[in-house]
Amino acid sequence: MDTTFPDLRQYGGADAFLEACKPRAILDMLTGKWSTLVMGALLDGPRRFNELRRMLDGITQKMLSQTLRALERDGIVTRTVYPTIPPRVDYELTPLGRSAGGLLMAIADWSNQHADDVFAARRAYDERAAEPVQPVLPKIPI
Amino acid sequence: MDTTFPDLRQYGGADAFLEACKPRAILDMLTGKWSTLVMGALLDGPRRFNELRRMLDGITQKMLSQTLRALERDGIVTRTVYPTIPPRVDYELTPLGRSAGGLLMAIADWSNQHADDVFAARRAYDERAAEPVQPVLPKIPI
DNA sequence: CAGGATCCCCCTTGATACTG
DNA sequence: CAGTATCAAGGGGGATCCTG
Repeated sequence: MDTTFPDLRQYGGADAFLEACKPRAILDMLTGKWSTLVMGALLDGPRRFNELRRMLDGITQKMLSQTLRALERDGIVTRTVYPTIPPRVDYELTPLGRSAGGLLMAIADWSNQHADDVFAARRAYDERAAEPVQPVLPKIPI
Repeated sequence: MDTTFPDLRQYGGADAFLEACKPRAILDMLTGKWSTLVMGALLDGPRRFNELRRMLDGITQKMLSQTLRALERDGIVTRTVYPTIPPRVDYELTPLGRSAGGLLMAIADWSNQHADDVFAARRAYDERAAEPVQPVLPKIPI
């Protein structure tokens, strides 16, 4: 095995990402279609509900409030209600949320470095799949 | 805004994770229920199909072959067919795949450091939700 | 303004059976 | 051994309507 890359086995290999384990839960937390976008929208500071809705063009109220509730539950954002009329609610990243932003940064970093490779591999694979079927090799008896 | 954490805005904030953008595609690639497990199972070297199936207890043939095909398409694993009888197929991580393993490592790292905070926040939130409803504050006219 | 409640659809996952 | 094909189920996500 080449040693160009760090030995990941210290993290437990496949076991490190079993459904019941923590990295899986974290991955699921970041995985929602909108979670990353909401966190990204909060990087500059607190935002109000409809402010977020405008920033995340295309999100529905349901998904926005659902995503915000999940992030609040996970300690990623705080929800501050001002008992004014009309009501005002601010959402803001917690320190933990900003730390999670660092994780997103790592993903974006990796993506900047390797996404093109992935897409190139994808194109190559799809082209190969479009080619005519290769003739069957003569069977070699054991 | 505190500067304890790196400024993520250089990555484009929410825009950096829009559906059409690359980090989103990479996240989706890692996100599949079995992708991380398969990659983890391949860290030690090449594996055969049924070998992986045994390692990933609970995975169905369908999901395993589906996951492997997706990873092959993305250039994460290679598929090597030996035209013997019975047939033998080896799957192995590519350099790109091992690099992606580094990304998983970053996630596992963050998880080791912060997952407990997330779970604690989650418990606290759920307990608050179980409490009796707070009395409604008297409305303060504008 | 900030959501809650509903209905619905599609896509992923799973179970089962069959094949080269 | 290494898959593919088919069918059934469940949940995430979206559209819409309603409320304090």
